[in-house]
Amino acid sequence: MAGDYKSTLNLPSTDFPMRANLSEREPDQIEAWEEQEIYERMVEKRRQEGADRFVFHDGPPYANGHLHHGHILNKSLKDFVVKYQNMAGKVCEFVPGWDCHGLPIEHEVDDELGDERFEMTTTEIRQACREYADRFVDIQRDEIRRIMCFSDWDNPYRTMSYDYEATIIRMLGEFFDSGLVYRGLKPVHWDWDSRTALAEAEVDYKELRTEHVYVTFPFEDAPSDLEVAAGDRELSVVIWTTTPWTLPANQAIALNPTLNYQLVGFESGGRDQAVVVAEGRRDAMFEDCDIDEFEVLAEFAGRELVGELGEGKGFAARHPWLDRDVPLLPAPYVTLEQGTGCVHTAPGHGQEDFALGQQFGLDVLCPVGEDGLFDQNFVIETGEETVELEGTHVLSANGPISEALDHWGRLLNEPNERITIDRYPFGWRSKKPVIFRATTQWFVAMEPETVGGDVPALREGALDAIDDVDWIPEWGYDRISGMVEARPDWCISRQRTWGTPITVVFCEDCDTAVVDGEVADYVAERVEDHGADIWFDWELEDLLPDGLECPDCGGTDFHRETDILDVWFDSGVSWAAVLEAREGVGDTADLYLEGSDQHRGWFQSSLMTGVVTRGHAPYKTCLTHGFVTDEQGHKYSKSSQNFEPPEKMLSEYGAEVLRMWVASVDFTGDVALSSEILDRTADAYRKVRNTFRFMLGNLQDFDPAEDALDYGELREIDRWILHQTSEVVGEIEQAYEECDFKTVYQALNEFATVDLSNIYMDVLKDRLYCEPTDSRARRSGQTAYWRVLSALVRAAAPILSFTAEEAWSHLPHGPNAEEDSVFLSDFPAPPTSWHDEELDSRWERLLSVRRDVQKALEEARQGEDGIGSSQEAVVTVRADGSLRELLEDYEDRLAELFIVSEAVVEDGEPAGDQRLSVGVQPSTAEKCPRCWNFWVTDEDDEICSRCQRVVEEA
RNA sequence: GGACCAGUAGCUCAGUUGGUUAGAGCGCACCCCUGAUAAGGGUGAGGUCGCUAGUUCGAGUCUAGCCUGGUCCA
Repeated sequence: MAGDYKSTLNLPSTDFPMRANLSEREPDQIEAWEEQEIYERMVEKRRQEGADRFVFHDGPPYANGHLHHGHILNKSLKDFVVKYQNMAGKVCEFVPGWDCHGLPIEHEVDDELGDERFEMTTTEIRQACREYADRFVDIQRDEIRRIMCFSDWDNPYRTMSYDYEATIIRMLGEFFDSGLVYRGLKPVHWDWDSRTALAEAEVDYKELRTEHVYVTFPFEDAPSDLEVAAGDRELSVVIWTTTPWTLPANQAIALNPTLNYQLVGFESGGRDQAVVVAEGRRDAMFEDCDIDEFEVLAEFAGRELVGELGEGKGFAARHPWLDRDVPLLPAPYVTLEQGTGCVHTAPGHGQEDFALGQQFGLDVLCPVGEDGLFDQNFVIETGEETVELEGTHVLSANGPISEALDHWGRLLNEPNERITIDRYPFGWRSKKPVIFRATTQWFVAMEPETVGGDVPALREGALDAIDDVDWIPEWGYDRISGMVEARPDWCISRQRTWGTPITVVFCEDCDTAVVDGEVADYVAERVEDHGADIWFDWELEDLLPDGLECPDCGGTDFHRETDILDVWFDSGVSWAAVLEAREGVGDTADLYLEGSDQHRGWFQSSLMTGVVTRGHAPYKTCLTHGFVTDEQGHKYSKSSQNFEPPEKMLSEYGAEVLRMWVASVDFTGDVALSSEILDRTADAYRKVRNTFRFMLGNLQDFDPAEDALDYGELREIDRWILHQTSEVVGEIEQAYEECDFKTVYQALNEFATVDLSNIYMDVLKDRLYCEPTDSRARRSGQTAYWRVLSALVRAAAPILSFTAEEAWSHLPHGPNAEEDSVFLSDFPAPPTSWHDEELDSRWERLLSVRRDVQKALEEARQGEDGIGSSQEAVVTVRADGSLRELLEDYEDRLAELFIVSEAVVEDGEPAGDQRLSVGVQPSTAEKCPRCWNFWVTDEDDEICSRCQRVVEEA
């Protein structure tokens, strides 16, 4: 029976398992890589070759919490780059980093410590933070290793390590010397109960019921046509506020130049009034103030009072009770959502107010102490009584102020009237309503005018530096330019514990701040050995250079600044701490690769530090990716549980499939992740894996040294697949160069599926199985398999690291290529001889005929005396012109290509007006039990003559 | 509310300077094979190109507005 002949065939056989069992086997592979130091050897190999560097710098994730989907995306992309660049012949080291200082860790530690923290010193709390960060660096490091990233895992950079802290302080010193650092006031969320500044993350928004007032500010200087329109009425601008206590700090009134305003006349408090109000808020205001009758006296655009944006001040009003002129200023943020379209502006008590104030040089007045009590006296005399505000809590001052305004006839609504505010900030620990209060902070000036003297123009310099960077995708340029153009001065100080100290001291005698790079360097030298804690621990004399004198009064007694640096400064100097100080590779990376949120974050802080200290950006290219969303494009949310956790995905699919997913998507926008998506990715993975496996199975008896044929000896279809391989490898290489990994994925997938599985490997089965083991026909096919697989495995390795390494270990290697890891091999470079355009165009036509034949075979399968296997069929083709010539040239190879028992090119015209017609008949011959072709024509023969020959020769 | 980005088959992606019936792979359906077998081959069905206007002889592609989602601000 047929079974007898199976043993005479060369059927594929390999230990390379069909099922990858990724989640179980990946950890072993990771361990093997690390034991054999493959990453280190990969880089070292290139270094010894004297290869060019590709300087790639890791942006530090925050050392808090576990691996999430965004890390998988970011770190996988980076790993593709590291592996590709090294395989492609560059020295590309990768030092992983972590951002370790900062509020989130301080909060976590506060929670862990509980009340204990009140008995601890600054240094003890900092030590607890340090331990916490250390713990999470280890946790995240292990979790990132699990996704098979190559990296200098034993020597990561951490922004809290002593040498890093020293670099931060040295860089701060360079900032000091640049002259751009200054001390100024800035309103922050202030918790008067705990007497501390709060970060945005430390406030909760809740409802608050509070007084609100409509207040008229009489004109000091009004346009004459308004005066005419007002006639005898009292002419004023009306503002609305829910924080009457901020009125003593009022410095301006903001109007939107593009909105329409009106002068309306009415009677209130027994007086004839003419007030300016936005047309779109007029009716709402009169309703609030219970005024039924009014007349419109004039209409005009806001710009009539305030000019255009970017121009100078407009007309002026008077403060309702203080001796102060209040300019009218243009502001784009004024809307018709609430209020009067004329916005009370107190730079000491609001962030927009502050920004506007900076723009127009207003005083930042803040008459409020850290306990929330007025610390300046504003006497409110109403004739009947005198209220002194000094010592009054600001939140208790609302009532008296509104009553006084009413008494003076400056209030349009009822005194003490209250409304509910939906979102008012409360301290998350104190649960008390917080206030905005101007506090002293350290800034970096974006404009030289802010600090005066001979200092660089930071904003201009940064914008120039942005021009020199390659932004991918291109809109990154617009995004960061827009942000840098509009950003306020960089506030680098925080009133916190866990961070790098701002190494400034103040003169005890005259309170002058010593902002000096030499002092910073002196401190940094000691921090290098002892850590930044010494700023809080050591005696000041041990921290300062001998003989330090106050530059102003010559005093020698100082006290130290206790503010710490914004953590963006920490990570913003990573290029100096890692590239420059540690690796000695200069101050500019070839590539930064981070999420698009970093246009405001790390890209920008690094840009600032680079521009201030080196005059250029610390990167040549900035590549951004989007965020991970669910299938509907929604972001991850804890409450809706729209994601499987990473560890579950890892155990279900394996890191390899997740990496393949990362490679498959267009990461320049947001990327969707779901179980269907991963199922499809796993399908694609299996296809590639089985393609590798099938080729390996057919190479089991192939020794390249003995059996490989020269290119010129190869069969034509074998040369065709080499041509295809050189094309696809070229496409893939180009795609890697551009970090266009989805093209790598698509090309790899389609090549494995179509060119290899559907066509080449199917056609080659007969030759590899049935021809003599050592025949040139068979060795030709094996040579092609070997070449193709070797190239493909290496081209896939940066992404499919596990599978490529596994396949590499099963692949027979030539005498000169005994690398023990695919990552020590070179990225494939197909010889130019493989490229044969002419051959390809012939075969493209033949393959198109093959598709028509397959359609005809399918019809025959559905027909009455239907065939099953294509080998049961005999195919006849008719064609015209050049196609006919081609088919005649290849007639003896058409059966092989179509995988049928016989193919004949018939004389005559094709049916109808087609270029080609195909006929299919069942073969009249018998099936050969060895090769399954219907080739047995002699009743006496058991097997076909080809197989007889093969079996006899064996 | 502002700046920037995205939206093409169930999924992941192509779609050149506007130009015939919008492509690929996967998945799906049906069929074949059982010598790649928790594999392999073949055929086929799937699309109001987010929506609405407009420019044009002609729009997935250009313009405006809107919707949905995202990032960063406010």
